[in-house]
Amino acid sequence: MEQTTSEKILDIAQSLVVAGGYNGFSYADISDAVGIRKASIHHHFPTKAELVQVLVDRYTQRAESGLKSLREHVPGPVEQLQAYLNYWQKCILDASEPFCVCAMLAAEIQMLPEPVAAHVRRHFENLAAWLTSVLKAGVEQKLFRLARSPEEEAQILMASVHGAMLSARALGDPNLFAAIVGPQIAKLRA
Amino acid sequence: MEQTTSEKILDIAQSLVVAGGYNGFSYADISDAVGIRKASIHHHFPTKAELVQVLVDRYTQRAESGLKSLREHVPGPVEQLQAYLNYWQKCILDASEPFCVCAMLAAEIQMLPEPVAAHVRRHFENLAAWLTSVLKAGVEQKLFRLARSPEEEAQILMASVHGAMLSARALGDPNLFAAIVGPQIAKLRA
DNA sequence: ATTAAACTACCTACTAGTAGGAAGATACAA
DNA sequence: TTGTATCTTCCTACTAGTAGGTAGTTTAAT
Repeated sequence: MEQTTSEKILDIAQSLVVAGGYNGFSYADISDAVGIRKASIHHHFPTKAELVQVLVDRYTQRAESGLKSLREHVPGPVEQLQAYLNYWQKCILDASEPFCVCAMLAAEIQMLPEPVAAHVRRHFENLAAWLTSVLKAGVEQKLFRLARSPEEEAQILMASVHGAMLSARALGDPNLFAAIVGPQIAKLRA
Repeated sequence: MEQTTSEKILDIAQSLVVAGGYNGFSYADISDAVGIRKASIHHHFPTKAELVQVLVDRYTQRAESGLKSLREHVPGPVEQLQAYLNYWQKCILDASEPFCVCAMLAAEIQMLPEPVAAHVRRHFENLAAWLTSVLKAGVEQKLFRLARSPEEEAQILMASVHGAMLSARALGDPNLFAAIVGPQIAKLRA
């Protein structure tokens, strides 16, 4: 076996959350997709809240280590930012992950179990912090010229990314993501 | 009577959709809030799909006439744009409508009944068209200087608005909306 | 012998939706 | 003006199906 049942469950659950949010899927849906009985899923994840909590935790950890390795292995701030956006562009174009799990859950954050909501909030904070640090580095190297503080520009950029995902989804046009986000980074260049 | 039962149902349903999306509420929730039996709601709206369809239709019509009257009654393009953003800023700050109904539904558009999805899509198109026409007028009057075409800048602006709503909600900070969207219009000024 | 992981079978609560009837208002003809 | 038919709105009572979750058992590997 190359993938544990728990991982299969989490993968399926994640794609279901991306498609329809917290209330958009059931244990029965996972059961069908994984090929396991409903009760067996409860063996791995006693409650739905716990399942989604683990799912979001895994997601944020992966995101954080992914962003960290971009900062370490990609040469300059401009390229780091571009690599981040390329990642999403690819995910959206090939429909492998057409929406951010945390963005989806953020929309319904009022209805989420508190621990899940807290994880979602933290992902937004982490992403904003990462963008801020990349922008700061870019300013120091005179690669970016910002109209506002790095913190503000990071918030603007993050909002653009999420908004672009939403527009691409709403209008059924995957290319819209790059069309929206591309010009936004161009505007930051010195 | 100053508000019909149907309108009450639609109002409640709308606030429930804004809070938790299509799958985030039930007829029982509406029943509790309106003070009417579940079956009576089915008298006014036979199915949930029809209810949400009417709800979205009402929403898009109101939005369209609201935007239209902004163009007619507010002096210049800059002020029209600002008035649109002020409207949302107010809705978010006083929590009267902390998220756009169609943005919420767009996130789960894959799971929506087709007629509802079509209405949501059209709202995005209408809003983009309105923003485009405002930007065009602003360029003609030399009030805006755009880096890209009005169509592209309109898409960017719309995405910023939706992304800003999401960030404000995710981070629980209503002021974040204006902090994100404000600088975006400033950048368009000539 | 233990333990993890799967199963069958079930529970309660809730889902959207239906059937049929009661109360009241409106219309209209005798 | 009364009787009656109709329409609207809401009700009680119900259905079939699905939700998340539990109890107890089998299977199989350690």
